[in-house]
Amino acid sequence: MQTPLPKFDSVFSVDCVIFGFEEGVLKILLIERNEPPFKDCYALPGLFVGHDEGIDYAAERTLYELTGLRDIYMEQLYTFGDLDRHPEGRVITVAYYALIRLSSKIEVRPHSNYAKTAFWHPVADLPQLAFDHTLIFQKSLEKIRRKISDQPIAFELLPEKFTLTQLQNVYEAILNRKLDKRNFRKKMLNYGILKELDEKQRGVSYRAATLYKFDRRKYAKVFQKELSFIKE
Amino acid sequence: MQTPLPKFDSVFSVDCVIFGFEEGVLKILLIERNEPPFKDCYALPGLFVGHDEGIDYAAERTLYELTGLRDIYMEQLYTFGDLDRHPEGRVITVAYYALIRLSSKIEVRPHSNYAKTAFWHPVADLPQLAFDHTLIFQKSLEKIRRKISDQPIAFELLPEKFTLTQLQNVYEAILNRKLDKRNFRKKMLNYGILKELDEKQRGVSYRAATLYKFDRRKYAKVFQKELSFIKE
DNA sequence: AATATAAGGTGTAAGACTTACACTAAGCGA
DNA sequence: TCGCTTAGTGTAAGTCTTACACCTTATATT
Repeated sequence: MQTPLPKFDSVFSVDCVIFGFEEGVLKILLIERNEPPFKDCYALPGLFVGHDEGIDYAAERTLYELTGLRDIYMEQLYTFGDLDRHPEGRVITVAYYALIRLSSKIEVRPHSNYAKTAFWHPVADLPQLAFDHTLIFQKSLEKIRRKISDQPIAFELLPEKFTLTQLQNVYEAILNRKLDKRNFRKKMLNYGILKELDEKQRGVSYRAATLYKFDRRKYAKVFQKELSFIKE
Repeated sequence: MQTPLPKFDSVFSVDCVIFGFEEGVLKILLIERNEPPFKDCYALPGLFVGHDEGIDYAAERTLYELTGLRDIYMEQLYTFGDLDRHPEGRVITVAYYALIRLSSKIEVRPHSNYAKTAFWHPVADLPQLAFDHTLIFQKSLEKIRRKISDQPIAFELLPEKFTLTQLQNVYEAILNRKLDKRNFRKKMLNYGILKELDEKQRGVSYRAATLYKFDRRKYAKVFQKELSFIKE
């Protein structure tokens, strides 16, 4: 490598695919741009990475400025660095995905003025997105589809206490297909990572379902086994 | 985002974990640095990304300059962007991993003079590496361990024609454990992605094994099924 | 030619997991 | 109490995984 290092005048950004789940529907958070290029278009929320800022931190900041939330499940997805991905210059972006528990308490509003509005939109019929954001979204959906099959990320989208049907709905929304109820329940309970609570759903006008919690301790054991590559 | 864009004075790099397989041993390509920081230390091969260069291209260039090889299996691994990962400034690096068929014809030699030497080193007892390269290596090994379990990347490390035992050796080297011969062969043949050749191994002083080829066409079908998330 | 050596190549039984499938139970509201 | 809506449950068939040991074949050696 050369010495000394060229000056760092970052044109890196982070972009976040922020998933939420509400009334059986999987959604992501979009913003409406207030600045060229792609002014007035929809886009994934994103920020430039500050000179003195780690990239993970920049992703967390993106999320925080829109939702006020911290300590959210978030993972790096992929880095997009094609020459032509930004019409005005060279911008390399590191994409992240996050899963959050939606609740009416979360109010989304753009904190900086590069975005006019921020809103949840179902993944099923996304509008056209600015830049290569449609590609980024697709890659993130593929990622969580794969991931949900062997890691319990579905819990991140649900409240702390949830019913098995709600959990199944998350799986169905992410995988985009119906699952068999009996098989689903059998399998989930078999994993041994759910704790059945002495508590029922409330406020429903039909038989109330039992509530469950995700048991991180038990999960750690199961996951440990996964990691040891026991399968041939 | 701000307009106009700040000037792009890249301090991005790519770093490559280049895997090869030789005599039953999994190896990666290391270089010995010829420049500070970490002069004389071992490191993963890497380059700065040019202003007018896509990041995938930069990774291919890294590989080409060391080995003279192109069109090699290569995937992006992860992007490392901690503030303190480079002692002399802010350098964000996009890591790639590659799998290559080693053969005596491949002669590795550093093409630029940031590296003194380049050489294959078994992954089992790597020396200390510069920067966060040990971390990058670990992550790449984890990645191919996971990947080998459901995608036939093992073939990329073998010559076009190979025996089942050689294939098993690749799996064993990557997973770092012994596999059962009968079960392994049964499973591989069951996938239906191998083509048995009318040809035997030559030049061995014992019973010659049947040679096989990887059948990309058949694989495409099997893999298609995987992607459709049929599993519950 | 006989023998030793080294890897190639094969089958089966037990257990675990996956899949497909349909009815009764409980709680609420009218 | 009746009707509606969702909760909750079992089984049999098929597939996949695992554990395990011996004969076969080619070459090299005497």
